[in-house]
Parts: sequence; C-alpha cells; structure tokens
Amino acid sequence: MPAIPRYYQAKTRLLDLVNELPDNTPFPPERELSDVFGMSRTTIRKALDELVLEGRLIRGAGRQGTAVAPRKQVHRIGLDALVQDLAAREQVVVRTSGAQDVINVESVLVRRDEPVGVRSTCLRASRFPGFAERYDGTTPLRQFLSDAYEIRFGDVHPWCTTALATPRVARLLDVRPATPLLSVAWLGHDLRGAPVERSWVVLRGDRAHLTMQGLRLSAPARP
Amino acid sequence: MPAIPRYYQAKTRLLDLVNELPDNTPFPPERELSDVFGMSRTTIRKALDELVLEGRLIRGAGRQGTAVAPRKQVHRIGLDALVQDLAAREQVVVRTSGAQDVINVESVLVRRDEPVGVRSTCLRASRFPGFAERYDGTTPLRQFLSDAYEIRFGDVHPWCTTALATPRVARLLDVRPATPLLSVAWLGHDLRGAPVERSWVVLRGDRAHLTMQGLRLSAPARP
DNA sequence: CAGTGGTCTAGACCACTCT
DNA sequence: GAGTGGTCTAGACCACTGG
Repeated sequence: MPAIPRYYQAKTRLLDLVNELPDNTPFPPERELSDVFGMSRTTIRKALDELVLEGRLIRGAGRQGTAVAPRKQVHRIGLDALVQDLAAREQVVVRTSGAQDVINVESVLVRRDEPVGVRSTCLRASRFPGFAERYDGTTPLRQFLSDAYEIRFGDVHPWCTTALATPRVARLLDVRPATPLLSVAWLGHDLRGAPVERSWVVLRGDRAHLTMQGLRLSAPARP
Repeated sequence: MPAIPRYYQAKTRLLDLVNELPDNTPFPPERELSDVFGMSRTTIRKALDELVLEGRLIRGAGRQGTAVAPRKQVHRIGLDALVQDLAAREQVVVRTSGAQDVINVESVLVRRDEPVGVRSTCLRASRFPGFAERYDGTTPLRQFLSDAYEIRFGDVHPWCTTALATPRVARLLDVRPATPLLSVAWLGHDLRGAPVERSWVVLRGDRAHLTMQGLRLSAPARP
C-alpha cells in the first residue's frame, strides 16, 4: 500500500478546489479531472465519492453533472419531537401484518420540502383493534394512542447509532444506497411497564442534527 | 443504469452466504468469488465493501484474508458518561496551542480492550492557568474542573449526527478512513451561562450504541 | 445529439501475512 | 514463496439530461 494513496492526494486537491468555489458552481467532469490529474477515472471517482459522502459535492444525473454542494442547511430536530411524533411528516402509511399481529406506521420526515428522515413504529394489532381504520395519519401517534386507547406512556430510553441506507430507505430519502445515516430507536412502555410501541428513526446526517434538550445529567461522582 | 446493479445482486448472494456461516469463518478470496460469480473482481469488491461497512465481514491484511465478522458485541455507552467523561479511557493527551489560547484534551474510549470512540475537549487556556501541568489525565475532566477551578456546570444540550473518519481518527479507532461514525457534540456552560468547554465525541457505530437514559419527555400537546 | 455520471471488465503491481 | 486484500489503469457500455 502506498504511504498516501493517489485517490487521497486527489481528494485533498479536489477539496481545496471545492473550498475556493461558490455554492452550486458546476464542477469539472470526471474525465477532465482524470486527464488533468493524470489519474484514471476510477481513482478520481473514489476521491469524488468521499467528497459526495461528506456533502461537499452533489452529483446529478445526465447532463447535470457534479456541482459544489450548497452550504448545508442543517435542521435541528429534537429527540422529543421524534418520540412524540411531532415532526413534519409526509407519506404516512399504515401497514398491517395480520399473521404476525403487527401494525406498522411509517412516515417521511420533511424539512423545507426536503426529506430528512424516516420514522417507523410497530404496534401490536391485538392491543389496538381497528387502528388502521381509526388512525387518520395526521395526529401525532402518541397523542392518538393516548386519546383513542387511553395509553399513558412512561419514560423512554432511546439509543442511537449509525446505519446504512437500504435501497428502500435510500429511495425515500433521495440518497444513494449504503449512504450512512443516523439511527435512533426506542421502546415505548406504558406506566405499568408493558411494552406498547417499538420505534425506529433514520436521519440524513448531512441534513439533520439530533438535539437532546431534555438531558438530565447526573451529579459528578464525589469520593 | 441497470434496474438492479450486478454488484447489488452479488451483495445479496454474499449476504446469504454470510448468514449461513458461523462467526470467524474464513470467507472465499475475492478472486475466487469473481470467478464463481462470473463478475470482475472490482464488482465483487464493491459488494464486499458494503458488507464490511455494515460489519458483516472483516478484512485482514496479507494472508489473513476476509472472514465472517463475529456477532457484534455492541457496547451501550451512556450520553451521561460521555459528557461527564466517565467512560474508560486510554491515550489521554493534553495539547496546548498558546497562540490561540486553546487547550485540547483528547482520549480514546475503550471497551474490552477495543477502541470504540474518541473524545476531544477544548478549553480556554487563559481560564484554566496551569492546566497542562495540574491535570493528571485520569480524573474525569468535569470533576477535575470542578475541584481544581471551582467550575459549576449547567445543563448541556448535546447534538448528534454522522461523520466520516478522518485518517487520523481512523488510525485511533482501527477503522479505514471514511468509515461512517456517530458524532456527539456539546457546549458546556457554567451556571452563569458562560461557555467553559467545547466537546466532541465520535463513536464506532458498529461497536457502540449511544444511550440516553435521562430523557425528559414533554407532555403531549393538547388542544 | 453530445456529454455526463453509474457501472463493469480484465488486467496489473504492491505490501503484507501466513506457512 | 504463495496468496491475500489495497490500489490503480485504460478501456467499455449504459441511462439519463440538457441544448
């Protein structure tokens, strides 16, 4: 392995170029960069791939070509809003899987007409009879469950990690498959501790930051 | 673009193979897969790359080859422990940049002898005179600042997103550059609201989940 | 139609590790 | 030494988009 791979040298030079150009400036075609840099197009593409993953470049289909990504407008999305299902949604879909006693509610989170995340909640169908018919898809889910089924929710302990976009999620979020995403999941229990919901959210890290405003810190341990 | 790229067909078939094999089973060499699947090694590698990113395969140098990744031992790391600097650390380094009045404290988070994250905190040098000489590197940072400089911390509002491993971080975490990571950042203020610390943690998503136990949920909005 | 990015091929050389 | 993954090359065809 070379000490510094050529694709990484290319990436560094291309990054300098990106930093000099204004937003949305068309970027040189891959074949031209390949020629100018004296590297194969494959090597140039590997460098460009990482810059795209980092959100510095945007690639369009056909004659559109590559362009300098506009300074990313990062939307701050609160963990509270995710759990309470208060974020702006689109394409809310309710699916039922009778054999497995599972109801799935899926929605696309939207900010400024851009898809930034996917929210998916699973419920036990036997606990929520008639859910698919009664749920209108606009009320925040927890509020609906409270109102229609008298559920009282207890604390949640969400956990957070990274995930790669499946082809399906990639289509919903307008990214390429295998794009890294931020994943947040939690189990919702009622006040007696019985599980009620299992939820999962993925967010585009380049479009949204997850904020945690309600964090209670423990007092520092003292001897 | 083909409806289904060949590399994705390969990935699907390879994933089936991974699921059938026990942990740590040596995987067929790329050239053999290329031959058996009737695809070029480049295409096979693109499929393998994604399986490696997803933590299903592990690639070793030289004659080691590729192997089925052991079922991932995911360590649950609390947000509280990150902020309070209570997680197990190694290689604690204090750097000072006199010209910019900045002290940087960097440490590698460790679980079961595996690096799972990097923690980095910046402090104003002028506010903490003699820090580099006084800090022993073992006391949790917030506790030390409390004890040695009488700092009393207020609430924090951390935010969370994804990031790509820089070559430097990649070396610390034993991953390849551009591996997607989970990023957590926060600003620490004292009780008067003055900023005290700026901290940043990156975690290997395949090794660690960030848990948020202290989440206070707002009451659902009611009309 | 021309040019773009997306995919794919069939080679090649290198550094590394195991036997 | 043999075989592995990591990198790189010089081509090729395709789907798509803009003028």
